[in-house]
Amino acid sequence: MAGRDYGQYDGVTRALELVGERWALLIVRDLLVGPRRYGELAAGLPRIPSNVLAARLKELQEAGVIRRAPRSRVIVYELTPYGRELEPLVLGLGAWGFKALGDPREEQVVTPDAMTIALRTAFRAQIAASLPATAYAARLGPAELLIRVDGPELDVRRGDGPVDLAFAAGPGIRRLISGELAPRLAIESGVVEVLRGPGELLGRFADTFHLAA
Amino acid sequence: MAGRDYGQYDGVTRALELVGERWALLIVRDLLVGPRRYGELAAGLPRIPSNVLAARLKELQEAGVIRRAPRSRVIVYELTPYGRELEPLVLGLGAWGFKALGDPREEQVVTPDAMTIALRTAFRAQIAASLPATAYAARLGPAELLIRVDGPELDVRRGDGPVDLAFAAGPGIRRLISGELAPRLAIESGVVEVLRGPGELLGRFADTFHLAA
DNA sequence: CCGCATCCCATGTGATACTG
DNA sequence: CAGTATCACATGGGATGCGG
Repeated sequence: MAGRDYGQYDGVTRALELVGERWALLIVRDLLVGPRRYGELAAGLPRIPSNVLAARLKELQEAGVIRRAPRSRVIVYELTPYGRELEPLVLGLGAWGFKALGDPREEQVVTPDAMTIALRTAFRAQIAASLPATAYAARLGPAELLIRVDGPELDVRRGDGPVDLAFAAGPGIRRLISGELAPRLAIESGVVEVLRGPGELLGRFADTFHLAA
Repeated sequence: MAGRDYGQYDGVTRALELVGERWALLIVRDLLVGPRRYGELAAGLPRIPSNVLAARLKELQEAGVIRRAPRSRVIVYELTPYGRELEPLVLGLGAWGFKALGDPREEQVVTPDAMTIALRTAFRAQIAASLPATAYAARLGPAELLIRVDGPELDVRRGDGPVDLAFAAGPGIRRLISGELAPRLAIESGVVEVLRGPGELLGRFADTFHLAA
């Protein structure tokens, strides 16, 4: 059984019993990006103790949120359909928490999966639909992401490749996403460093990915 | 400071730092119904230890989610605008958890605030808009609720009063809301007991409040 | 009496070490 | 690589105390 119960009978309480334990929703967040092996999850959650990761994986399985799947000799964890229904909730949490994001503390880490979800959170499909298909390569701290926008579709994966615009940015990119910092200024101030391609495309990026602060 | 941090820099993590601690979202849930005094919160969360309630209230304040407000000699806690932005998330959690709600265990309690939020979760405004304004009095376990639906507007408050339909129900009402149990059968089987008014109105109720299972 | 604070103990968490 | 085992410690749970 998952987390200790609250002694109440209602949907919110039930949900918290299933995914309200510490670390649980961060595991779900990473699995929303794709199936992951135990070690990959551990790498994406650097500060989770291995025993807690093992416990959560067990609980989430019993809750019907994730499942162990054998994939050609290795085990991966993946969301069940019921677990995947958490996507709008996780994205909503991300949008809500984004507004309270200050500057990163020294100890804080940026992981590829977290950034992928952040991009999905900020993605404005209806805006993107009216823009030309564009591919970006973004180096966000230690995360290298290949971002392809095609109409209202978004595809984010790890790695680099041939793209229309490649750029690197630190945490200051938050202010670009929130609209506090104009694309031009982001480049001029060095918050965003254009590696390849025309810098003007950063404007399109900022139009495509936006979250109010 | 709120809960211990996870060492990551992203919106989901930030959100969980602010409202991810045990009991925190249940406090938010109850405050979504209206401002509450300390004792009212404690009554609505029967199993929360007083020290934990006090700690959470302090943390949620520092997180900017709630605020203490003096109301004519007494202190009430209420959501800040930022805290109120959690409403869709809490309702979403409720809808998600509803699907995993089995039958209540012996120890589990039903509180008025939790039921109020459950009704908001299940409310279908667009359906209600096409139905005549209706008032219901529902006795759900120990919770007595006065439910007024007027077009796309829903108002739920405690107490009884003059209504079109008054009924009492046990936890079996879950199956009415999920559509597993037809209104007629609910009455015939005794799951719902009509106290006043025409039983046919229970059909309208079931149309207005619905959550897929 | 309401709004907490204190105390004590059970349990969950965190860091590290260890094993199949 | 994929977990288990161990142990110190922080937090949660329950009862009780107490000042305004």
